[in-house]
Amino acid sequence: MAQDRPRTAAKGSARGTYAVGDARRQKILDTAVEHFALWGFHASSLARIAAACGITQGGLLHHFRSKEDLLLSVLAQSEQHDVERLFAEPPESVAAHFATVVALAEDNERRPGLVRMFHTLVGEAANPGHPAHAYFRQRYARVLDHTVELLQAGVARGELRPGTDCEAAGREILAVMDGLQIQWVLAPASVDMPARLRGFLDRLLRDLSPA
Amino acid sequence: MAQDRPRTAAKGSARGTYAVGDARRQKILDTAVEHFALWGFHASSLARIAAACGITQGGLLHHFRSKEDLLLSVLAQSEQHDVERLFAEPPESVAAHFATVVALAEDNERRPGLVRMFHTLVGEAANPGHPAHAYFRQRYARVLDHTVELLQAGVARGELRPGTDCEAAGREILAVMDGLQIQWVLAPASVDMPARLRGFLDRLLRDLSPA
DNA sequence: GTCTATACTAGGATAGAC
DNA sequence: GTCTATCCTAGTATAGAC
Repeated sequence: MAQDRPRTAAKGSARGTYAVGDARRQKILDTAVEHFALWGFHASSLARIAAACGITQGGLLHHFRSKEDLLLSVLAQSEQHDVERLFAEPPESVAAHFATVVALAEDNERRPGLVRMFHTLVGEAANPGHPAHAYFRQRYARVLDHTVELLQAGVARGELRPGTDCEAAGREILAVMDGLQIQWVLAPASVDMPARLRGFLDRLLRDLSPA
Repeated sequence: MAQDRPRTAAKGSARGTYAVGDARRQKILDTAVEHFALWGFHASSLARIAAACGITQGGLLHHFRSKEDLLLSVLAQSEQHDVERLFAEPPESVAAHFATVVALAEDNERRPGLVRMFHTLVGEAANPGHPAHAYFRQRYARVLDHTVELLQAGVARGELRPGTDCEAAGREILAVMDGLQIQWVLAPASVDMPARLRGFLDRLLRDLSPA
């Protein structure tokens, strides 16, 4: 579990209920992203993460009571970036939502660390005993549900053909996003994620549109 | 590198250049697949793999000179299953090739261990320092090349629309396969991989067919 | 071919000083 | 809040006996 400080309380204002002294805490989180991205959870080492922050392992464990706590804190923070963007505003149309998805892929190209981290962790987390297993199961279920709901709303509005299999389409969309990320992580220069995604989504929308 | 024994020589015949005594070696390989599937490479332990085979770590290292050797041997063996099937016969048509891809997904549903292993390892192997990094880069490049060639042949035969972006289509197909596997590994009961894949490929073929 | 024993390295977590 | 010191566990690989 993440440390229980009144952090989220001071959302909007620059001066909140907590002092700015947690720059160190944030630095640890950022460094952890880099390390988890490169080595995953198991092969990452608290001592190395700490050293990269200029402190010792003992110092790090003052901020996060265990390695697992650090991992879950990292995931909780990173979630906001992705999910808040997709979940925030109910889009006006399916096309608008697809545009958001492409924009997210463009974002991702600019932060390879996060993409690599999720790619690496989702591999490890396939094991039910992995500390992030539950997180990833929930994350996938939630993103899928949300996508399916948006597609169903599109059907209701007449943008999509009646009888569209929204779950199938939603799973396809998630699959293409993830699959392209794999290819991109293995060979970044050779994959244009946003372009491929846009191509796929445009075709999908055309295919699902009423005749 | 894999151990250098004259193994591939005795391909067709039941009695080859080597005795059948390597049942132990095969058992180690099979056990390693299970372990790599659950824990990946780093978190797997030679001692536990050995114990699951009824021998000690020292005994295991008689067959494979290092943990890395074991991993690469496992990958080399598993490759045959997947790739020989896809690469063997040049298909008569794009539709025939797509049917083979769906059949491969059906196979995969029956051997969750291999799917989980590849899923887990491809995550870890994102790190250039990982012993399987080169293997996965090559594997992806080769499968993509092969797919693109088949699609181009389809264009040449007039099955697909002239001007088709075969690389884009090939990457989409790989992405959907991989992405569905992620969803399946996280929640096997809720994903029908072959059905989703067939749906996608049917639509793709329809979209790419000449008007 | 398999065993036991051991050398070596490394990681997570705790305790207590400053 | 950070450090040093320490405990404990675990893993790879080697050497040599049987």
